[in-house]
Amino acid sequence: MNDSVLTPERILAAAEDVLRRYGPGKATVVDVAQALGVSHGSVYRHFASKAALREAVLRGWLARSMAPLQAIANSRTPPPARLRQWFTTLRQAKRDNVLGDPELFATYSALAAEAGDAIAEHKERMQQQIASILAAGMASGDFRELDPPAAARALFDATARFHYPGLSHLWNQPGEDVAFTRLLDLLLAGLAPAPTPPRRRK
Amino acid sequence: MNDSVLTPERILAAAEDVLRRYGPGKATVVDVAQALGVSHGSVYRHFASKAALREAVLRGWLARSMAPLQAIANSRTPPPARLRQWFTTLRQAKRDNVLGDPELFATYSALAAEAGDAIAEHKERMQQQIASILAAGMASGDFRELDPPAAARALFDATARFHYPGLSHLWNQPGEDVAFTRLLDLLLAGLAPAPTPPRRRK
DNA sequence: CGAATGACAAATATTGAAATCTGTCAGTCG
DNA sequence: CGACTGACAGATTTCAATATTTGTCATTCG
Repeated sequence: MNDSVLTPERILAAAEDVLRRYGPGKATVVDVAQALGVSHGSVYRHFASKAALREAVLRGWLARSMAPLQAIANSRTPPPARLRQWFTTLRQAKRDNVLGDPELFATYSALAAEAGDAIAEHKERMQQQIASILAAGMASGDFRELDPPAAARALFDATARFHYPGLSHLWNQPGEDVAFTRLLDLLLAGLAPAPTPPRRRK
Repeated sequence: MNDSVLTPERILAAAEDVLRRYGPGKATVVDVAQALGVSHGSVYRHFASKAALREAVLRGWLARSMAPLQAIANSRTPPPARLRQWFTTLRQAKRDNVLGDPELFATYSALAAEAGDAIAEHKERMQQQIASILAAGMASGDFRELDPPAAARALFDATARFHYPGLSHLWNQPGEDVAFTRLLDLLLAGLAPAPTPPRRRK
C-alpha cells in the first residue's frame, strides 16, 4: 500500500476512499493514514487539519462534477436551448447522484455543509457559466438587454428548488419533471426580447 | 390553572406555550398536562398522539401566518403589483420570524419537518392564492394566457430560495434584497403579454 | 537533514445503565 | 355514566464514565 513517497495526491485519494467506505461521520484521519500505511502524524505534514483535508476532497469532487456543464456553456447551441440544456443537465446530474448513490451524496452534502468557501466559489463559477450563455444570447438577439451576472444569479436562485442539495427530499415527488420544465419556460419567457408590451413604439 | 373543562382548544394553547418555553426537543406531553393541572392520560383523550398534538399546533400557526397574504390576494391592487406585494410580504414575514425569534422559528421548522400533510396542504393553499392573482391578471390583460395553477406552482418554486425555511441560513447575506427584487422582475417579465416578438401579427 | 514516527493533552464521540417519556387501560370519582 | 386518573410496559432520552480522535512536537530513522 505504501509504494512511492507520500504526496498530497495520494492522501487525497485515500481520504476519498475512506470517506466513501466509512461515511463522513466515521472517517478519521487515523483511518486515512492506516490506508496509506503511515502514521497519522504524517498526513498533518501535508494538510493543516482534518477540515482542510475534507475541503480538498470536496473541491476535487466539485471540479469533476463541473466539467460537463462547462462543455455545454462553451457549445454553439443557440443560447436559449443551450441555457435550457445547461439547467436540465445540472438538475439531472444532482438527481442521478441522489438516486444512484444516496450515501455518497449524503457524504458530499455533509462536507459541503462544513466548507464555506469552496461552495461559495463553486456557485460563483456556475453563475459565470450561466452569464456567458446570457451574454451570447444578447449578442445573437435571442435575449433582451440584461446585466448578465445579475440575471445569472436570478436564474440560479430561481432554480434552487431543483438543484440545491438540501432540498433533495423534494426531487422524487410526482410531477417534478413538468414543474421543472414549466419553470424553465417561464424563465426563458422572461429573458426573451420584449417589444414594448402595452403600447407599441417605433 | 384548571378553570373550566378540558377542551382541545385549552390543550392546544398550553401545548403552544410549552413548546415556546422548552423548545421542540424538550416539550413533553407530561409538561403540557402539568401546565393544565391534569394527568397526561387526559390529553390523550383529545389528541390521538403526541404527533397529532404537535401537528395541530402547527396548523394553527400556519393558519394565522396566512391571513395577511390572503388579504393581499383579495385586494384590488393591479395584479402585477399585487403579485409582487404578495411575494414580498411572504418573504418579509419569514424573514422577520427568523431574525425576530430564531428559537421559535426553529421550533416551528422542527414541527414542519415532522408533519407531512399539514405542510402540503398549506403550500396548496398558498399556490391557490397566487393562482387567483394570476387569473385576475389574465382577465385584466396584464398577464399573458397561462394555466394559473401551473404558473402559480412555477412562481412558488422559483422563489423557494427566499421563503423555504430550510434555506433560511442564506437570508442574511448581503445583496439578498436586490437578488430577490431582480428575481421578481424576471418572473414578472415572463408573465407579461408577449406581442409575438420577431414578426408582428394582427 | 528532512521525512516520518508515536507519545501525549485536549476535544469529541461512544456506550450502556438509569431515568424519563409515550401510549394504554382497568379502575376511581363526581 | 363518562371524564379523569395513575400504574404500567415498551420506547426513547439522558448522563457520566470510558474510549477514540485531533493536532502537536520532541525524537527517531534512513
